Amino acid sequence: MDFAVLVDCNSFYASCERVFNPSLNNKPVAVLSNNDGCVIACTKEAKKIGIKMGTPFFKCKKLMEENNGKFFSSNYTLYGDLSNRVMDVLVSYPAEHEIYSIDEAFLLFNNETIKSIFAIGRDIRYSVKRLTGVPVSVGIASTKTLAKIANHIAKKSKNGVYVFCSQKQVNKVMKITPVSEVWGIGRQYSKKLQKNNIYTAEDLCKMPDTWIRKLMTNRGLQTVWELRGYPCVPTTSDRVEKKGINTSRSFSHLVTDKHELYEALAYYTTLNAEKLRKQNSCTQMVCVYLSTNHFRDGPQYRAAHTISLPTATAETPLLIRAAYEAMDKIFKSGYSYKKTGCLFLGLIPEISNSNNLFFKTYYKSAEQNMMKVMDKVNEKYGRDTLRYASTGIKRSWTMNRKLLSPAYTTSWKHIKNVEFSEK
DNA sequence: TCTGGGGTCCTAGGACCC
DNA sequence: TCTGGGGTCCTAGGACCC
Repeated sequence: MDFAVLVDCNSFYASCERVFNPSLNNKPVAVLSNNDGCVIACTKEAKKIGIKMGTPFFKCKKLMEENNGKFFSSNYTLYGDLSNRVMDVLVSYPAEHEIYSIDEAFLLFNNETIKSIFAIGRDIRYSVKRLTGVPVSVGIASTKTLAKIANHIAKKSKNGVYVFCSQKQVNKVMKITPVSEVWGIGRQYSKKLQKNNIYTAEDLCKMPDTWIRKLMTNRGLQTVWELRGYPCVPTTSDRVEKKGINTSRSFSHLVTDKHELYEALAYYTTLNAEKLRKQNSCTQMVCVYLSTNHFRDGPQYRAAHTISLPTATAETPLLIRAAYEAMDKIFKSGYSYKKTGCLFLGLIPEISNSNNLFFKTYYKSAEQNMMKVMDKVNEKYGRDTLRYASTGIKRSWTMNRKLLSPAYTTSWKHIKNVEFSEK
């Protein structure tokens, strides 16, 4: 039989914090979003005391303190590195691999028996934990959507592995799975379905295809077919290049000064351009947006503007200039701004951009070599070793990360000290 | 005081073409 | 009274995911 195996790290960000800090084991741990805004990951101990995903930090700070738990700012350097290690273990298995997100991956196995696939699931769980320190759960079924459901069950089970062994077993689970818990069915669709008296995965499967397609488009129909046991969600791991590249951050405080705003924008554009060059693309459009804080009373304003470039490029200075031009179109003084961002659209491969007679091609330019040097230096010696003056020196707008843990695995300065004492 | 960020896919409808 | 039909391309907006 063929099987879809979903490996999902347990409360990944929080587990990463535990890997190098075992004193956190069995205690509530939660990780916060940028600017220490709200909870984006929490361990089961944290859930137990009533901490929920998405809750603002200031609303649950006290609860955590009372229960001897700990919060962390998000440390993407650490999580990214541990994610790579987990994925390295997973791709060593003889299967088709699809790395789906920072903390989960599908492995597709052919010609296995229930017994052999169960053994593989247990081995995966054991190996990942031993080699990386990260706990994972494994859900196994005939389709990815069912594997997701299996994974939910595995998360709650003792040995962390769950296999759908028979159609009878699938039916039993579908009866008690709320439709809102099905992968691919979010809040809006759940509401619509409930209005039509569809509450469980089983209810949904019984509906006719035409009706499902009308309500939830072809994607929704795909989901239902997967629930019925026919694999039809395609593998996406061969898609490497992104279609759009975006960088935006909320500020640590409200920004009214035009100079500060432009400085932040230049910085986000620089980060965007680095991502662009990393995938060997050029961009044809630069879109800039900004907004005030919609959680607050007071005058609100949000706007966006897109500039089409005369020739596609990946040169940071040109992109900063375009971003400024876009910002000039939308900036209004008198407002307190919370956020700005920069989005590149219409990405094309670097090499194909050589057919414009009127401009020097990006591909051959000396500027490109300079970009390469900058990227290399910054990669080796750390971000911002070489930087543009327009991105600011003091950067008073940068986000708050007051509870940041060390970058244990990627910086010599932060490496963990272990002391032995003789007894 | 304090409420994240970065993606994907699909569809309807308008503009335009012959 | 009567006003074609069949395409393509683009964009905005809505849904989803982690």
